[in-house]
Amino acid sequence: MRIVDFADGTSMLRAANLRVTQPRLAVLAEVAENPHADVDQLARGARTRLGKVSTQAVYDVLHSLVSAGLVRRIEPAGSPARFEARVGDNHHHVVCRECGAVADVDCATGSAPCLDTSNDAGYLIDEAEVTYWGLCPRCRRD
Amino acid sequence: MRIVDFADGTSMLRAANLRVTQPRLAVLAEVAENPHADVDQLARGARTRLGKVSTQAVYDVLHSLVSAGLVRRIEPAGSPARFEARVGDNHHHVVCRECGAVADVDCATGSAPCLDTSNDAGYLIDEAEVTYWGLCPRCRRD
DNA sequence: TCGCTTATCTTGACTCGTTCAAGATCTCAT
DNA sequence: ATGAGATCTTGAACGAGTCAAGATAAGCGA
Repeated sequence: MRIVDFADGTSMLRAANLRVTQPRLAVLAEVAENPHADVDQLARGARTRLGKVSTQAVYDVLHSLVSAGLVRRIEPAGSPARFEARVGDNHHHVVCRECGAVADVDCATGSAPCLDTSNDAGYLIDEAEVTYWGLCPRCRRD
Repeated sequence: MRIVDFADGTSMLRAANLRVTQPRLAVLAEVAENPHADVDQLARGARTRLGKVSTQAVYDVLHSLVSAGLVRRIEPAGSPARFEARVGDNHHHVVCRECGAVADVDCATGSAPCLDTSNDAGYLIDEAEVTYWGLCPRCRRD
């Protein structure tokens, strides 16, 4: 499990061969502080840090971070894309059917869950993504 | 495993307490014949059957069919919604990273795969959805 | 079989999340 | 310090899906 070191977004970017810019530092910090936030929330957060950033820049930054492997993108059905800084491990997500809240779930069966399919339809599989659906503690009550 | 009986979409609809209409019969048949098709393909298919159906009707029909449990909706990240008539069993999907092709995968671990999470974050989980990512036989070659 | 009620379908506008494109600006290697 | 090129800004555009109002037709009861 790898946790982002806020204090040093700069070195993370450098290590990934990405130019160090204000938008990138801000978005990186926001993603780390707000797991599973969507673009809108991240953009707002980045704006409170910097005063002003274009929405497009936030999209661009997120693309860079994702393809550099610093950030992971998830997209549960019916929800806009969400981002998290927890990368490199094989954890999954629970999504609330009511409110859309997302939480992390460690995989019970190890690091490559359900990856041995008897019938893989001839596909060369490299990832198994598990999404659990249900009710979050809050919506469960109502 | 339950397979749609085309010849008798009518009785399926009746059994589900849905009015039997031309658009519904057409879409139902299309979904059964084209597993994992998206709205666009289904609408086109329905049109070759009926001559003319509004896109909105296709959306409405699919909503009805899905909430009646006659059709299942899946939505892999980055793809429009897709529909299939295979319902009632717990099978999963492989999605090709290149071309987006989708295939069925029977779950290796039985009917409720990976459903025992050690840490469920307090959620009341009722479904575990597994999506495998990789390359389809075709894209694998290129 | 005929109406009547109401679910369903048509049409057309509109939203949301995201991408595209062109030019301005900033990073950082030299 | 400077130039090349990556990154950001602005503004238009797109695809998937929804909303809303009125027209149509399914299927109930008579």
